[in-house]
Amino acid sequence: MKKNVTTLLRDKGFKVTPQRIAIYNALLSTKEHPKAETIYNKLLPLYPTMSLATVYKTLETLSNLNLIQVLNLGEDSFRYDADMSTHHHIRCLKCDKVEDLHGIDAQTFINEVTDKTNYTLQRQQFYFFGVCPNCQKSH
Amino acid sequence: MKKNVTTLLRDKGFKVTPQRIAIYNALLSTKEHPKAETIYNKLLPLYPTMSLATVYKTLETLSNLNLIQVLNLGEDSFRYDADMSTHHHIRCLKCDKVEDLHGIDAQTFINEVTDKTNYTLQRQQFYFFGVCPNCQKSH
DNA sequence: TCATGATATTATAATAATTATTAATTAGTA
DNA sequence: TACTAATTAATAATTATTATAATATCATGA
Repeated sequence: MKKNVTTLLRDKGFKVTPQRIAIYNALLSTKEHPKAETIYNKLLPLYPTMSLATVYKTLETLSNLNLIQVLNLGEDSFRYDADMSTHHHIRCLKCDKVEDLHGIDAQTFINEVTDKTNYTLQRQQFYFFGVCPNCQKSH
Repeated sequence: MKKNVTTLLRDKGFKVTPQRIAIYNALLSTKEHPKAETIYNKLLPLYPTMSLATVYKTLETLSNLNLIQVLNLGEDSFRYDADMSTHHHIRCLKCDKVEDLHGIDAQTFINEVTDKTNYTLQRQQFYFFGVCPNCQKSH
């Protein structure tokens, strides 16, 4: 059974605050892999007193709780994703949008790495770069 | 036949300077995937007048020439690698060192992505995270 | 070989993302 | 409802990276 943020925060001894809920929900409700600043701007109308530092701190907390993942696709800032199901990411080199790649199986690949290293593997991150259909047309 | 940096720079209309050669060689001669600052510090004794901005600019130039690749492993700064052969990277979550993963075939995985997206794929980057043998012992 | 001009480097300032600090606020418990 | 520790907000500080402008240097052709 899946626990919600509220329960998870509380179970770990973290306080449940409107800011935390709002930031997590903002991430849950988008597929855009926003940056901290983007989340901040999106929430600002509803939470006019919220500080950007709170966004950063909350994102760190949520990441530590494995509720969200942090992405770095070679940009100047990090992106965040509340989708914790197994999936990978692709960034368009023209418009810089980041999309999910679902339903692609990397298990064989991962197993090969597990077999060939003496590391205890904890996680992995696969990034693809190319030009999206939209940008292909618009050239 | 493989061209060296000097020829490649000259062919593309870039000037061949001691700084560029030094930075490229520094990268060629290490497996440590250093950051810009690390390269700078390493070269400082031999090139005392060199500026950190030159390191950054040179790394950008070399990257544009496809002579080096830029890595982002979720850290606060980028790492650089002059090994352009097909390989992947693994970072130890304890000591933060980054090692190469050679001889692991991702082609099937990549083909799957090519088939399932409408992107024109240009490149990809696979990062693994775990604990290295050394850090496992030392716990 | 040397002068020329374009490019590169240096030094420094500027920018931008992120983190640290601290006082005020608030969630959760007694 | 009152208390206390955790959290937030406001702001300053830090750090990686980029931009600017003056000087220096590479590479071409006379």
